[in-house]
Amino acid sequence: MSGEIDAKPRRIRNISELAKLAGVSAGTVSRALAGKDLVNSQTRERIQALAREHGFRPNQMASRLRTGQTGVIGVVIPLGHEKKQHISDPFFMTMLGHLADGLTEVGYDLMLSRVIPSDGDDWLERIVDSGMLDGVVMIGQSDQFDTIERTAEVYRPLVVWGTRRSGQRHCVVGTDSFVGGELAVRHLLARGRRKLAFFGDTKGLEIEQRLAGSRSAIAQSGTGATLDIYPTHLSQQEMSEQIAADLDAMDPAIDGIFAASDVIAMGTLRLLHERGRKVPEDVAIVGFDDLPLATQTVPQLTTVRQDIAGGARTLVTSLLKRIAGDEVPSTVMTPTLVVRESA
Amino acid sequence: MSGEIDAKPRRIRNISELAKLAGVSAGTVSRALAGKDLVNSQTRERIQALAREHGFRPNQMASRLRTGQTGVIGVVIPLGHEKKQHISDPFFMTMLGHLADGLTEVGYDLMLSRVIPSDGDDWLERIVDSGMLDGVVMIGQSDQFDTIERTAEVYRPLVVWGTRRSGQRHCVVGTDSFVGGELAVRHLLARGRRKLAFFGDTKGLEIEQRLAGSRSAIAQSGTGATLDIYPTHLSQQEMSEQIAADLDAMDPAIDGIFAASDVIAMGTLRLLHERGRKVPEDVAIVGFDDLPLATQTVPQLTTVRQDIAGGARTLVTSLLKRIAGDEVPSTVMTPTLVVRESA
DNA sequence: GTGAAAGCGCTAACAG
DNA sequence: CTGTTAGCGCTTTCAC
Repeated sequence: MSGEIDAKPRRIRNISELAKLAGVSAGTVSRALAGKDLVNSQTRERIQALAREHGFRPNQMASRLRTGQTGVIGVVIPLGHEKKQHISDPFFMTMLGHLADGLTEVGYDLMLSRVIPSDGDDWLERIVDSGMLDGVVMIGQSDQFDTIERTAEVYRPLVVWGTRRSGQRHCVVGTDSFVGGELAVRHLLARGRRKLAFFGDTKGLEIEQRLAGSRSAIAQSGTGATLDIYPTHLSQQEMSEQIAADLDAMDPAIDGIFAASDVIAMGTLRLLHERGRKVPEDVAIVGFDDLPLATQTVPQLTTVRQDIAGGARTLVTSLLKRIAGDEVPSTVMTPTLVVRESA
Repeated sequence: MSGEIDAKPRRIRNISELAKLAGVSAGTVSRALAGKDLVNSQTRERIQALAREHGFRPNQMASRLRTGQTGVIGVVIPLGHEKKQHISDPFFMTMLGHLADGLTEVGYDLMLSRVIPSDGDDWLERIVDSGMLDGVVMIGQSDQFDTIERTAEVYRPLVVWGTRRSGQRHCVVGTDSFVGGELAVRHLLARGRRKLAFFGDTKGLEIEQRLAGSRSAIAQSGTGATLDIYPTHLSQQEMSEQIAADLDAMDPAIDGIFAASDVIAMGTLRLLHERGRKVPEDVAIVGFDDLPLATQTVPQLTTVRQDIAGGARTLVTSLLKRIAGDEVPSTVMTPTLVVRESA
């Protein structure tokens, strides 16, 4: 194995100490360790062996300062309009997981920033100007559209998961939330539901569009169906309490709920069950996202699917292109309806 | 807000450009921007204003190289014995969220590494020697006990979430899995269950101890209860398929299941429901972790609670102490049983 | 209170 | 193929 743990003189601290030991110059060591072929393969291997033996690895900080490449991508999760929302929100995490897969695959490290923008309006500038990052991907726009727009003006390697507004400058990849909303409500209507409710925090850009799509679907249907709006909180705890209260207060004739996320849908499912109301018989529920947990609920969730893995891949490739200096358009993906058991 | 976007000459690239602009030396700018009081408050404010106006921020990479402090903590998730396990595993994510809270609060950034140790046995050394980190916290030991032990020998600022073995060197904080296993099985026995099953991947150190605790509880009880072992996979997809197959194949007389994690329990709950078996009437289920989702299932999960938030806090404070050079003992937390509906 | 100068550890011309 | 040199951008003595 890594063996021979003897009374080594002392740890090698840098490239020139190793150079001295090897009887060569620092430059040569640098080249050898980088695996460059401009160096005699004999000495290269000798130096590499020496480095391994002494457990020496070049200081990345120095290397990165020198080359101007950090090898690090910042991943920022803006907890804009709701401070208590936890970073462990399943959607964020699923997206983060896929981003980590994609980014590490191409050799980048991830630097995580959990941002509460209320700390000031220069939070994004601070991140991109830190000199620590080759690029930034934001998971969600929260209510920070203007800040993002302003930063994107001067900082190219930035991509954002979220919704595209006409005329916007920053590069987003996301799902067409309006269409998603239509899909959900049309399905509810097709199931014969006419007294609908919308559960979601409309302060978020995407959620607002899901609601707009819902309204449009109702208008187009000519069914005269109604839609009541119930804003939810984003933190698990508050969300549950809010939904419970809403469920108790709302019109008992409500027979269809469009939850703006699977997490909301899941909580609603359970709270309905507690109240003895059957899903989908008494009230049908459609979620949004199609997170892995959508298949683990009882009943399984009917939901509007966003291709999160695909979105993450697109975020990564778009970012890489922008780092390389290319211009990249935004990507709007079309959601699909996944019909399971809840509606 | 940040206003006056005029034809600014060109962006300020570094501290000396700003110095020239301000008619002072680089040193003074550095001191001013760092808010040091060794500098005339007049000039300090003048320089700060100038920096703000030009949107200049000192390069962190350089600063950190110079000071030898990176301000970054590495968070590593070892996906040791099961490659397909996704970083979005709810336990990891919950822990990560709490770590992010605690670390950002004291001014550290997080660098995320998702590691598949099979890539070589020096993955931890590579991370630790990168020169990019002030410290490292690992979420879980996976099957990498020896590697961790070896690294901890020479690298002090390392703390690990996991299980403590007698005589180990590295600093862990975790829950007593053996006791947790006892708790779970005792509860099942107290509910009159005698034909038990254990669902979990015993290759992980912690899971192995949960199983050992289970066996011990049965032996102590003198009930003559039985315990069948069903190894599960760690990836959501494979786990579901595996559990489904196990459920179909297993002794129909099984009346109690101890799932080694809430995620496993949740999947089992649904699969049981699909097969028309009632929980807890036909078969009782106890989970492990007490993740937020444990309260969102139908029925709600009875589970062995780990204090994840408290654990994260302890990980952070232990790490900070070790960074400061202090010696810190491991922490073993005692799990508690949370009785809800599933058992 | 401020400037000058040295240097953190590494890499990349440029010679030879 | 290898050594020398000159920084990357910042911080920090040490003088003044």
